[in-house]
Order: sequence, then structure tokens, then C-alpha cells
Amino acid sequence: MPRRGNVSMSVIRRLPRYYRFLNHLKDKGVTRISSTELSVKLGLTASQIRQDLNCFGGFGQQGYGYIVSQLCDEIANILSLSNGYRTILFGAGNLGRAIGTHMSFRQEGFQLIGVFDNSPSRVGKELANLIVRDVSEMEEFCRKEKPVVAVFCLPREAAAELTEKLYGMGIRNFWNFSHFDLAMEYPDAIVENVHLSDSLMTLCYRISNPPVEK
Amino acid sequence: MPRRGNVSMSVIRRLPRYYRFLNHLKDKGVTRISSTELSVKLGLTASQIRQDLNCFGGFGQQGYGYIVSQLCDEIANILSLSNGYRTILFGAGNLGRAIGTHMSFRQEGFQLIGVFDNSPSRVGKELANLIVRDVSEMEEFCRKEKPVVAVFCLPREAAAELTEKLYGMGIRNFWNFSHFDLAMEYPDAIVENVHLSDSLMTLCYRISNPPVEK
DNA sequence: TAGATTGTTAATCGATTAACAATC
DNA sequence: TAGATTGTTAATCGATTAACAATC
Repeated sequence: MPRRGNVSMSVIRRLPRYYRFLNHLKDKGVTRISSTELSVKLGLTASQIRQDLNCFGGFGQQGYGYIVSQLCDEIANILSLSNGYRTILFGAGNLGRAIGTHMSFRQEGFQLIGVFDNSPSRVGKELANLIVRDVSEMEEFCRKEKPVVAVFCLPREAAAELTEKLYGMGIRNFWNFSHFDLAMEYPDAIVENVHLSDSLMTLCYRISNPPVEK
Repeated sequence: MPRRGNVSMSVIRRLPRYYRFLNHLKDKGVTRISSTELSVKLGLTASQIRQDLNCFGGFGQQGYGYIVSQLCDEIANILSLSNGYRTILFGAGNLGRAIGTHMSFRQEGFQLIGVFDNSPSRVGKELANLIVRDVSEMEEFCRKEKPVVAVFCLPREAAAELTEKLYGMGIRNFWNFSHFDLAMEYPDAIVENVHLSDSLMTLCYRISNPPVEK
């Protein structure tokens, strides 16, 4: 298998989409697919799909195409979805609750082991089969449970403060919904940002400036 | 001002980040900034920032830099954040609730005017100062209230079904959290996807394949 | 074997960066 | 005027697409 270290982000970000779509095909009972068919259904070029997959290995068969279930497994493997990284979630408000309950962390390579909040009205309540803890318990919890990923569903300031502590405790991986710019402050951290308002503003721009028609 | 029709998506997707950061600076009382300072704080090149902004006009002053509050206003204007597009939300589950209450739609160019769900346990409850309606009321509501944007916080199948109806009623703009591939089925629709599980899987990959250190 | 489709190299296209003249 | 920083053109870099030989 080719060296993984230098696969571009553009490629990596397409993998989950391939994975989702192939799973969908598998569920529908499709067993075999060519890069051309895939390209039509995903709105990409067949060339790009083959290039992308060949960053990781040759998963197809010449003259035949790809076996759907096999390719699914390969991509799950590339994405490392079976690690079950131990994960803690901060913020049990509406967003935290949605992320905690709505996501199938397990299926996506993670295992949610703790939820924290600083509001007494939320502490003690249930969320995703866990009891919401007070943030003050965080340090002890981490020493004992050794989480490796933190999810931030709280405001910018709280995220900034928390990151310092978590970083100090050795946590380097973050799924960040806050407006705090983690990646700039901690260059060796792995940060995946989800900026919902950015997405909404982009939509606003696109609605206001629709593509010029011919 | 240069033609807007052909500004690349890469540029557009950076605008909300500029906007957020400039607002942050404004709040901190910073009045003036150069592209070089900005580039350091955002982790981009000064050249790129200037190129990006100059797709829309010359907002700086040679020898001086940019006036923070003015640039903020300009970007808000480029993004068209004052339109207040009439928006309806589908799905009052955890995710819909988070999106409806957590987002300041108003501030990001939208106005939430209706929330729909098909579960009797949710219909009639309050969400973001609105009463959750049954999906069966959707058609009448749309005829009367003329929304232009739909937000999908529901499962793939429900989204697929709903899109057909909404499209039939003339709605062409979608903020899509579902796994339904709207953009492929309706090529003339403007679709902004937020795939939370894709983001999580990307994080999983990145944790498992950290950048090679020197 | 003939037909199909991959894996891979080469060509193209677009986005980012560098450089510098314009100008505040 | 001298210094600074923009706006903009030109050079570079990387990502996408096209082409085709390998092979099932």
C-alpha cells in the first residue's frame, strides 16, 4: 500500500462520501460497480475516483470494476473506523445533546465515554446513556478514563479555557463546534472544525449570487 | 466592483471565517489591520487574503491597511447577510432543536418562520419561539408564507420525499443535514450540505494517520 | 480471444504564492 | 518625501482530468 502520509486533504474529505454511498448501495443489494457508474451517481469524474482510491491501493479488478461490499470494508479500514477512540463531550445544551444522541459515534470510529457541562440544571441528567458530569470532575475523570478526543459544543470562551486544561492533560484531538480557533493556538493538535454559521453564511451568499445561466 | 458570478467556491468559503474573525477583532476594540497581520492570525498568506478581498473590490488603503469595522460591513454586504431569507425547518428532534435554537438565523441572513415535524410527540411544542407544526400543514403554510429556504434535520427517506414536494412548490434553496443527496437529484437547487458524520470520519482518519514529523 | 475497466502516467486546469508597481 | 501596504500581474504549485497500456 502506498505511503499514507502525503495523501491530500481533498482526497481524504471525499472518502467518507464514498463510504456513505457505497454502504447505501450495499443496503440496496448492489454487489458490483464501476468507477464510471460511481462517477455519474456522485457527480465526479471516474478518473478522480480511481485516482483517489489508488492513493491507498488497487481495490478494483480490470475489466470488472469494484465489489461494493469489499470496497466498503477497504474504506472503513482506511478511515480506521474500528478504533473506537475514547471521547468526551463538553456542553450538554441543545447542540451537545444533538451531537451526543444523534451521532452513532461507535459506527464512526469513536466511543463516547463522558459528557460534561457547567450548568447545575444540566449536570446529573442523562445524555446518550451517560450521566452529565460537572466540568470540575473533568481532570479526575481524564486521569482515570484516558480519553483521547474532546468534542466542544460550548461557547468560544469556555472552549478556550478548556483547551488549555485538556492540552495539559495530553489530549490532542478535537472535534470543534465552537468559534474558538483551536488549530491556530495549538499547532500540533488535530482539529476538525464544524462551523455551522459559516455554512449558513455561505448558503446566504450562494442564494444571493446564483450561478450565471447560459 | 468585479463580476461576482465567477468567484470560486474556495474564496467564498473563506469569507465567513474572515467575517467572524474581523467581528472578533472589532469587539476587542481593534480598529485597523493589515493583510500581513491577518494572515498570521488566520494561518493564511497575506497574498491570499488580498486576492480574496479583491474579487469583490478594493477595500483597503495603500500604506495603511484595512479599517476593521468597514471591512466587516463590506463582507456582511458581500455575503448579503441582511436579506433575512424566509426559512422553514424540518425535524424537531435533537438536531433540529439545536439548529433552530442555537443558530442566530437573523444574524446570518435568514429568518426562521416555521418548524415542522411528523411526530405527534413534537407537534405543538415550542421551538425557537415557534410552535412545531405537523408536516401535513406544510403545503398550506408555504402557499401563505412563501418561504424560500428549507432546512433538513431529518432522516434520508423523509428528506427525499419532502424535497419533491418543496421543489414542486418552488423552493430551490436547502440547508441539508440529512444523508439524502439533494444536489444530485435537483441540479438547479442551491444546496449547502452539512455532513456531521463525514467530519467525524475525517477526524478518525486524521487521528489514525497523523502528519509525518521531521 | 474480444470487451471492459482498472491502475497509472502525462496534460491541463485552477488556485495559491510571489513579486512589484501604484499610491496613500 | 520616505515608509508602508495595497491591488494586481506573473510564476508556481497542486489538484483534476484525459489518455492509454495493462490485465481481468
